[in-house]
Amino acid sequence: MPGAESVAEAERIQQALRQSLVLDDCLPAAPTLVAGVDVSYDKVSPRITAAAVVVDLTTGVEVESVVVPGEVSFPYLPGLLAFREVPLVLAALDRLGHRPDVVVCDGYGVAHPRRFGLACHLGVVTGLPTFGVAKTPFVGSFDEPGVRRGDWSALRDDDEVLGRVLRTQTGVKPVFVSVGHRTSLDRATTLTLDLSARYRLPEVIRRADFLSREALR
DNA sequence: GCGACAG
DNA sequence: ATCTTGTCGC
Repeated sequence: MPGAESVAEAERIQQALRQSLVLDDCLPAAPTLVAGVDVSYDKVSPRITAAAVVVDLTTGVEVESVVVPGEVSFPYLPGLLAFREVPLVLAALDRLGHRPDVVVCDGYGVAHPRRFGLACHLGVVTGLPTFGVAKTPFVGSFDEPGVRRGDWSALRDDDEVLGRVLRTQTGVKPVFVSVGHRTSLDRATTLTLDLSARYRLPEVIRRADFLSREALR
């Protein structure tokens, strides 16, 4: 699948892919393999790296990880992040020996200007259930959630619920959870908490971040 | 029209 | 994303 060559083309592709988005929950009752993906960028060159980490939720043990090198092929434009990161993330997922039950993305799903963020894009393109966990606000408004781990408030745009502002650690800044593809907001919330027993961000995202970053040098 | 704007 | 030390608190 070739990448978009212009903003107009990217937006056209985005709208087309959005037609295939599935919002029903298709996760197994007890998902076993959870993958986390992330991309790192070099400061002074077009070099980038994508990492994918798979963890067995029943044991909490990492079962596999891969890092793939590449180059930037699309500029960073809010609302079009997927066109910059998905190509290399796909390459990483392809090199995985396991087929994860769900993929956690570093960014947003439907909490997006056109309701089709990175997590939705990756989900539709791979067919895998996905959801996003972002570190900073993007679209929508929200009330500050309670200070305890597990407390959350709705991320919304008028009457539309776009996701949840979730406190994964007591007294720590919350994260923004939104659905990607074939995953419900409740499952995404539960999984995010399960994967964040110790830190603010899901373990798989942290590991993917570390691996992609170190591979850059 | 003018800013804001995931990573 | 990336640039970056010390510092406050458990």
